[in-house]
Amino acid sequence: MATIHDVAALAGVSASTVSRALSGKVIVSANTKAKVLEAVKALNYQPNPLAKGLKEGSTRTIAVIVPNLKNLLFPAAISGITEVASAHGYTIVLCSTDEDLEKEKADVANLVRRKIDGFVFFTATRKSQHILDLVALGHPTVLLVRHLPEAPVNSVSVDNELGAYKGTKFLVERGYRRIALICGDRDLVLYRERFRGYEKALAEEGLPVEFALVRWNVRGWRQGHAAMKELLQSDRSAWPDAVFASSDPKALGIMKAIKEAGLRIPEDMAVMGYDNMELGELTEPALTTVAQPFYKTGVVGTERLMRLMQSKGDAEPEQVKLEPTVLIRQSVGHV
Amino acid sequence: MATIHDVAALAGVSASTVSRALSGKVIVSANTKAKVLEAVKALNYQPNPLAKGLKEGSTRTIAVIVPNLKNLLFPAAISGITEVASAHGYTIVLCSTDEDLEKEKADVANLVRRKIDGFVFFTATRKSQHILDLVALGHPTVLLVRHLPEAPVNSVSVDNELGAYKGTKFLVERGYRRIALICGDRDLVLYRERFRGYEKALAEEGLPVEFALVRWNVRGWRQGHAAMKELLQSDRSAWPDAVFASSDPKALGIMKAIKEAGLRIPEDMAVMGYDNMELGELTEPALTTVAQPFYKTGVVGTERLMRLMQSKGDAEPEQVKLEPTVLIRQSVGHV
DNA sequence: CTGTTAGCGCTTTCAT
DNA sequence: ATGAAAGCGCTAACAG
Repeated sequence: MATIHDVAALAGVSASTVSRALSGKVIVSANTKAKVLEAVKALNYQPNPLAKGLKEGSTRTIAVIVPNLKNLLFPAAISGITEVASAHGYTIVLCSTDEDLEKEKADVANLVRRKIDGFVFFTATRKSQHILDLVALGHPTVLLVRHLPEAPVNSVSVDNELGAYKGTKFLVERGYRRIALICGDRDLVLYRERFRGYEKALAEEGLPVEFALVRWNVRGWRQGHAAMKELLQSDRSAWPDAVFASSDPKALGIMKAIKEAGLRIPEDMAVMGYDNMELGELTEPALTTVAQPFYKTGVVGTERLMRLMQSKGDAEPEQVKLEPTVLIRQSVGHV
Repeated sequence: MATIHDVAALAGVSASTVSRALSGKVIVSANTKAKVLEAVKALNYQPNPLAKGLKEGSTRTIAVIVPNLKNLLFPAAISGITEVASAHGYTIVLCSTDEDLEKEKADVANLVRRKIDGFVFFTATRKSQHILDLVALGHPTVLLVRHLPEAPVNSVSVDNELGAYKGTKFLVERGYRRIALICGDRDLVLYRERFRGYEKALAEEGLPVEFALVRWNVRGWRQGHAAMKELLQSDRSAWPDAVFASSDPKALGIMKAIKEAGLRIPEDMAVMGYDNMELGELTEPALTTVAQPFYKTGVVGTERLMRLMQSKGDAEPEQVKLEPTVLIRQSVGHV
């Protein structure tokens, strides 16, 4: 592997001249620049990023920290991140933490030592003190999807309150009155916000939030299935006429439970999902759901990060919210 | 951030002694070692990986190259990789290529410059000359899932021929005689091997391969759906009594088409999938499928890689095949 | 505009 | 057993 000295020797100049010719930040005579470029090509010279990183304390690399890779939202957003990062000449290192906070802290410490220039977290929770520390130390950071409303950290998320509001509103406008909410982890801001949107839409129509129709901490399709089965064990008069799931897998589990009870969707009970995963279109009936612009989240967040890394941390934190939309398919009808 | 010199100063020794005390490879007096360790703790010293990497030409990092993150097999295998890599003190950098060969080549070149110690590829195809080059240059490399049978490269894959053989055999034993195969990209060794397993199982029973019942280059649930619809347009007498899909999403699309045609599964037509994705259990009826040990693939492959990196490339390449199993659920009955 | 020098933080001879 | 010195490959003063 050729070094900068090999290039310098071949071009008949000093190493620093090569460095300058290549950086473009300093003026070099057109003549020598041409010679250098020629030598670079001849030797197929490629700068050693480790040496550069050691010298400069930066590596043109950003880290993306995700809780897992099972949820399709991450790949979607990661595509957006990759898109922007590549365009700016940045490399990405991806860390999947498996929802393990200690592992995440260790990973981040490791990344800092490796002079990673910027951080994108999908894992923010109220327990994420290490992220706040990172920000306080001046490391450019942006939060995606999950955000920390109180903290002075840049974030790009999809407006959860608005999404749940739109979804609930849609159900109400279609004539549904007893709308159940099968919701995720109450510890996550995201789900609390969705609850607020649900509440707000009901309130606008003068409908009460019936706590018997709200289920918290339901994860994945199995628990969705179980929660719905339980709901259907109550007296028929207490049943909802529509069920809003806070994620598509839950919605699928719910649909399964409804069908198993011998009920028709949407005639007997409507189902609305959240997330728009690919297979939602394949179910019988196809799932009406709240779609979120995850790719765009990745793009917008990474653009923000690029600006942060340039402006060396003076910019005011910004909390961007993108707008979700209701994707109308067949699992919601008209009353 | 404390450097080795800070530690040396505090411990009252030279930097080289600190280096030695920490490496463990050289004998240091118990006394000085204790002093060094104390200073390390006091300053919370952590070696700079860039400096270390620059000096040693290695970074205790392995790269994992995947074609995408949408297929759940990757997360499963990546968990296995992470498990083993962490246990050995290795960091992982994950590259998603989006199936773009040029991007992959560029990424790999970049990783080599960064002194990545080992490579795990999920992306091997007959066009992967860059992988062979990498191996020829002595970079420890292992191929996962997709392999190159002819090339002298370590690989761990799941036996595709055996999986398809087992699946087809199962259908035959249940009494099915006209078994369609909806298969993936013919360019991928993986699918050609599955075809061979299908062929072999049929041959053993003296059944012919009917080419009208075999479809190639079908990708994703939509194309599976379309392919099945087309198949059902033929004369009823030409219909299969069972359909073997080379992936679960395809199987779901196929089930949808069968149901849309007013047929019952498995009474009128059986469906067998391949991959065992999580949602397969949720379909109506639950999908019988060939399950592959992807987590184990990651574990075994990474253990192999660890050995390769230690033995500096002398070991003979090994092509390991893991065994898939038929997961019996409801989409296949008895004739 | 360009060469010389020093140094990023670490390991590894070579002495002692 | 330990210290001094050199060098991994690069960039950024500092001279000229």
